[in-house]
Amino acid sequence: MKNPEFFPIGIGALSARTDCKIETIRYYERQGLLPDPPRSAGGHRLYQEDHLKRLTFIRRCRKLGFTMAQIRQLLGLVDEHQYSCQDIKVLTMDHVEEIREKIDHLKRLEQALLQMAAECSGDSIPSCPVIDALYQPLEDSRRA
Amino acid sequence: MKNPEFFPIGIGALSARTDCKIETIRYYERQGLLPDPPRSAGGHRLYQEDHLKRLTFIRRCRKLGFTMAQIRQLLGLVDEHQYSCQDIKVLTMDHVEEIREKIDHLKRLEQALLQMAAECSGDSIPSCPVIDALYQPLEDSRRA
DNA sequence: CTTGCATCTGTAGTTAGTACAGATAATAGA
DNA sequence: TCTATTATCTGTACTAACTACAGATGCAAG
Repeated sequence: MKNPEFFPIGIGALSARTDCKIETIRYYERQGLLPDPPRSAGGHRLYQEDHLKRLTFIRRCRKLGFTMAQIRQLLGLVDEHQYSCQDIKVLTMDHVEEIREKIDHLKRLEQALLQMAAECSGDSIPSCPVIDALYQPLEDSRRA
Repeated sequence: MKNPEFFPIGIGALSARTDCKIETIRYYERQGLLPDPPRSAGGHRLYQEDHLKRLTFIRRCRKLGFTMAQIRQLLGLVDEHQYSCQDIKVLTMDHVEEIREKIDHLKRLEQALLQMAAECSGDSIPSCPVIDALYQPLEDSRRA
């Protein structure tokens, strides 16, 4: 058994602890989000606790919907030790604004689809107002 | 001048009438969503009104957030003249459900970010509770 | 020492397009 | 008719954020 499992750890163990596929870890390394770790004599990657923490940070940001470019920016601030609460708050609220725009967009799509479906009888006749609506030209799609 | 512009039309005219880039039209053709049109002696594509209608349909579906796979399915039903209002309604409401799930997900992200930002003083001190939160392990991110 | 799992590199696929390069086609003007 | 300017052609590579695979090694247990 290997319970608390001590450092350094291999890429498989890092993967298991971060809910991040092995290929994804190597991908982050190629993209420069994770530093190149030291290697064993045979070339296997050996990670320390710092790598675990950094990868945890990256995964958490991804789960919150930050793009890799945004994460790069956050990590850049952290790495330089030049960040202030103000900087981080700005980036965070920018991201909140993006999310709100996506929500608005999706709500409008939902309404358009519901309106079309509402005209649908649900019968088995070989015709459908939804299809007719979809064939209408694009220009005035929010005329109704 | 070319006002009502008669068929057949070239790919540029089709592009202008459908808000769809020329490359995208060729892409749809490669993907089998649009049939291969007849060609001029020199190999230029010549489109009829049917193509215009079909591309309009595709673009409208895309704007409503249908994936190309879903559009392929819709077009398949239409092409076979085998569709019923029932079929279309099911596909439409499936898509509505997907959209609702996306909205829910985004709302949860928004709340998580707002909670983190709320702890942020916005001062210029070189530290930030958001960063601290991002470094926390993943397991219980919705414990709060 | 051998078996078997872990890891290595490098490449290609995913979605829905966009962006070229370099070569022809079509058309309008002189 | 010749030429200059568009328009279009094919084919390839790029985007984001991974995922999947092939084929070759490393490493650890029995």
